Amino acid sequence: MKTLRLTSGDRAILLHSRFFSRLARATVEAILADTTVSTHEEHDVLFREQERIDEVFFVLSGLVRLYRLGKDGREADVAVFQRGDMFGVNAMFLNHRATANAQAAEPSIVARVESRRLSQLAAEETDVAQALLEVVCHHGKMTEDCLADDRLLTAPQRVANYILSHCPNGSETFSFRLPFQKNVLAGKLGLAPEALSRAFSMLRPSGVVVKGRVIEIRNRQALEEF
Amino acid sequence: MKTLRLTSGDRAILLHSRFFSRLARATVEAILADTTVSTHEEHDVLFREQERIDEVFFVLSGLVRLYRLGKDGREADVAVFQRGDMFGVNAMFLNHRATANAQAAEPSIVARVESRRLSQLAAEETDVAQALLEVVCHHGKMTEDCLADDRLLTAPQRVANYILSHCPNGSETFSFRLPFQKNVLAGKLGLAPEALSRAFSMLRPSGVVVKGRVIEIRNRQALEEF
DNA sequence: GAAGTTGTTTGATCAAGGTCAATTTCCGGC
DNA sequence: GCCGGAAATTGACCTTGATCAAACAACTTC
Repeated sequence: MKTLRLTSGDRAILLHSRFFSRLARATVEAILADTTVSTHEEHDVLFREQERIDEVFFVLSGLVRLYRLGKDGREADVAVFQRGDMFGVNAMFLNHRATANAQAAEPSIVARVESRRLSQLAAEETDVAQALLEVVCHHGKMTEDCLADDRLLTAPQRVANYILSHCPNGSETFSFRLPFQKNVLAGKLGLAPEALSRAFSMLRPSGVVVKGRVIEIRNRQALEEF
Repeated sequence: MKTLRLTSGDRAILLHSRFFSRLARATVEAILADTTVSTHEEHDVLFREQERIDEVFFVLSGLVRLYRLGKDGREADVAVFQRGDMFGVNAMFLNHRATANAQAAEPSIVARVESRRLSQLAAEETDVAQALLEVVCHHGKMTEDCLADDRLLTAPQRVANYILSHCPNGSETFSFRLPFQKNVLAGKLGLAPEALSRAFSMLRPSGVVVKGRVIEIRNRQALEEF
């Protein structure tokens, strides 16, 4: 892990993020005043479950996954964060304890902000507290969506939903490129990689064609009815 | 649904809740100034997924479950709230849209606070915003715990964990009474009621004895090793 | 272009849990 | 204590997805 400073490109990414986008420029500058940047190889662990963490994190590039470990060594992803996403913020309000392990799923660059600084600013400005609440509620909704999908849907249905969530409205046919490896998508959807492959195969008759990372949909309605 | 005012007993329940317990008395009074109370029969729906809600809710007695509906009519619980618990608060920060359906799982009494009032107070006092953040992060952790448990553990393991979380530290044998019907616990653990029954049966050799709602544990260590 | 490595797909098998039905147990009212 | 209704348990069967293995495809390095 190397420690650097923010570039102007990094700043632009952060300014467009969910957390920063609604904050006044002066507030943003105050938060980012001592931000550090770290680079991580794939598989690097940023923090572990139950560990004390005193920073909040933003993905500047790459991919970070949060996962829990079972007693048998198995891992279950509970969230995946891409460029611009904030993570680790809930620890500020949970006795500074991480609720999961964080690992770079690809080579990644991560910005870190001291949570003490963020707390002080949140105590001084309600906009900061409000922005934190929005991020934390958004994360909560994502987790709740996963839980409900796991409990209500089959693997092909979950994959169909994922595909449809990436489809522009009104398009009957479309294609998009997965922003990460298929085994990362499998983890995100709570599936083994083999099960994800099988799910894509089951969707083939409904017009889904897989070409490496590119997913092509030829019949949106068939997918919606899956 | 009948609409009433808070009793002093209701106030006591609220004052001990996670949200109110850290707030100054004057702040609490300001929040509770126009609180209403509603009573609900079992199966009453308080709000539906995607519905606009302009209140936050507290359980004064009974039980409220949040659930999502599948296309086939099946339901998946995503949270269960007991006396003192706050719920529906995340909607304040998610465009006032409920993320799940809320239903009384038993005859219940629920306090309602206008979320506009709460927003104003949160904007004026950082303690209120901080208390909201703690509640929302706690809810998020509960959901993440469920997701991880579903993905990592078998049904008997989930039941064993639930039992152990209700066991006083240091007790080798103990018993407790479930605060709700077994079918509610099944929903909470993401199981069909039959699967819960089977899980209890599988735990019998590990010293778990079920007598109606009373669960008796005869060998804590066996349970921990399950 | 070849070789090696990693990621993905497919096959076979098995375990876990859902579903439906029948039976038993528990609980509340009288 | 009895009775009726609801909840819970148990049995049988089926579906889904995990696991392990083998084969194939894609990507990177030389």
